[in-house]
Amino acid sequence: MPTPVKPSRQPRRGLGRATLADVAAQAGVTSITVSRYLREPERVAPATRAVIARALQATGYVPNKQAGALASAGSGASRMVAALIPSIANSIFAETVQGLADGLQGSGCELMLASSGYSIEREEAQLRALLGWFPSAIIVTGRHHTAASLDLLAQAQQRGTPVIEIWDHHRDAHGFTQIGFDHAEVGAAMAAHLIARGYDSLAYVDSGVAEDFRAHERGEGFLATARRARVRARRLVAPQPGEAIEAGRLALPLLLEAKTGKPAFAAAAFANDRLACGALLEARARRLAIPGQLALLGFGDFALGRQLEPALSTVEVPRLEIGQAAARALRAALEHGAPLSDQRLPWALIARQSS
Amino acid sequence: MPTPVKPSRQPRRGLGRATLADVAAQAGVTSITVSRYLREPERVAPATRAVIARALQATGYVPNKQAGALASAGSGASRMVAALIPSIANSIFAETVQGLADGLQGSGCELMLASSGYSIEREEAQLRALLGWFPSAIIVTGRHHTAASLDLLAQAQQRGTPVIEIWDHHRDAHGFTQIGFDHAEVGAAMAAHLIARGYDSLAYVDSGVAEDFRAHERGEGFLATARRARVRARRLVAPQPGEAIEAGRLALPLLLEAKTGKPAFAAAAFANDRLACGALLEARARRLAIPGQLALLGFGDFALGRQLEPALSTVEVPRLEIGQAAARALRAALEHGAPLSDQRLPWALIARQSS
DNA sequence: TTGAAAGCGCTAACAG
DNA sequence: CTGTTAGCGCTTTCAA
Repeated sequence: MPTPVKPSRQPRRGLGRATLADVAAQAGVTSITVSRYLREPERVAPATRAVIARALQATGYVPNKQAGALASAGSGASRMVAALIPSIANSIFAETVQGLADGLQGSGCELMLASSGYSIEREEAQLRALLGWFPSAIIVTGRHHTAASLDLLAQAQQRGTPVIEIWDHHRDAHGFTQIGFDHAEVGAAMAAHLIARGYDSLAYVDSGVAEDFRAHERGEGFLATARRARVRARRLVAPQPGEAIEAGRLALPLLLEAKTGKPAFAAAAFANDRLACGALLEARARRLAIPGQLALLGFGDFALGRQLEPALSTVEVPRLEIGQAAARALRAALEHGAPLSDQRLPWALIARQSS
Repeated sequence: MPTPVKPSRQPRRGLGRATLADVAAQAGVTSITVSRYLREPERVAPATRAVIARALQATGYVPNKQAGALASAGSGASRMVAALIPSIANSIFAETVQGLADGLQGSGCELMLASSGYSIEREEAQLRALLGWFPSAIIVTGRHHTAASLDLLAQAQQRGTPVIEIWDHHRDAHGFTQIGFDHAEVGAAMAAHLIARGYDSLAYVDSGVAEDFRAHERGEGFLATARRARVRARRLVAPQPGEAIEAGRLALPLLLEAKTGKPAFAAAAFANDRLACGALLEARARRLAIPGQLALLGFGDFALGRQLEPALSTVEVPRLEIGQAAARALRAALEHGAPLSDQRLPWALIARQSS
């Protein structure tokens, strides 16, 4: 007689938290009924509902989401949104993350965040790690990624996981949804602005961060426009690393003639406002007339630039909106299966006093 | 004859991703061996290792972490760190999150982030949601939480989940590890500084954010110290909501006599640098002498304050360090079972020109 | 309206 | 050094 296995091994329950089965036992039903109550209460008889509600209270039940996600791996998913951004401390991305977090609030989705430090290699590693959680959606910054990352993202998308690239919007995309704007276009507008004001020799002071691709693209747009208008223009690179305002201070000498200390350009555009502010402060310290001797133009519209004297001309960008729009699009996709579509968000060149 | 169940139901595989079993089949071993290879390679024969490595490559296997976490719920945990902060866009917390994310980098832990908008009610809801993921550790901001949140945190800690309160360090704690500093003490130092400089009537301009508890505590420390020194001091509240620099501008009139427009106080301390900067800018616009007619003191050491003229006196706080220290402590606890202990981090009053 | 059975993908325990 | 077995806590499918 083949006696069944002896149930001898020691059980390995989770950390003492109430499970569905515990609640069910307390309520005198089976676990599936409690599960149903939690997800579609209308399908449970009112009387049963009341009993379950009480048992839920009594046990202090907290659903185990790993188990839930695992069990419904086929249909739904984890309800986790993975977001990969270059830097959290950079206020530009911090606001985007804020918009994303706020927009996801109440959707039942959690936000998993990773910060790559502007390294696409690190981004790849983080992407691999986050993919292990089966995120319901993936948000990456920009359209520059390692080949392997692109593969992973494409696979995820093929399996139905929404993939959104934020902060960029460009023809040459990889087939992912883009929510952002065209940086080359912004760069072009920056050059056009300075040219229209009559500045006849320009510099673009690029970020010293090697993988700040969007800053580089703005630079390319800037230089292309200057070239087309037959205006002299050069690309310079701010020193790195270090605090960006300080980097801007140190970048100013690049714009001056070594011997005389006089500006070698009529106007300079910067990869971001922090650099521009640093340069502006240093220029003031050296008693250069801004914009008389040297006009300055930033990017990002940081609080600091508005308060300096002269106030910094800059480009206002939809930092918060990018996050909000991504959250909105994801919710529509996750909740109603709405298709994702590219969104080109508006930006604006704000001419203040420095140009 | 009791024929076993007919295996008729349709299977419900996950989303077409390779599983351990797939890799194992390809390598000609069983899944447990692959699992072992992934976690403790030394325990697998070198020859087998090679085969598995190849199979891993070929299949593009990505481990399913929900399944992993579920299976080892008893012992380890999810390797997810839940962090609850008041605001991501606030640069002070953004840097803390950056320190946390960087510090967790390479630990195999993911960061789940939630931003409560300075509401302990919302924090509670978010805490409940995050707890469903069985986080390996929980980080909350400050020591003020709803009663229910405190319950949940205490339960988690009892089950062995590290709970850290960041940004605060206070006797009256709830038994969780604290990494931060004493805000009343900072407030006291702010008052002492102004008193030492000879200012004989003081104001503390508190944040208009009702649940910015730490700002309120600094205010209490400030007022207590003034009282003890028998110096006149009042608490005022900056208008809300809105952008903080703007709020600071609007707060300035509170410090002036309505009729004459002259300062009603000799010196004012602010809940944060943004408020202080706004007030400073507005004071300059009104041609008040700073610090001659009115001395100003901020908190947080934001980039802006350093650049204004006069440069803002302020309190430098360990924004980044708090996150780094929390990450370090968690890694030590998670990896080597090191006990968590409170950390009182240093801050410094920086007297610049505005006081 | 409720339940039984099976299984998501992985790992712990216990052999061999 | 490798495999077998059982089960983490939940949801799906099917049956009553």
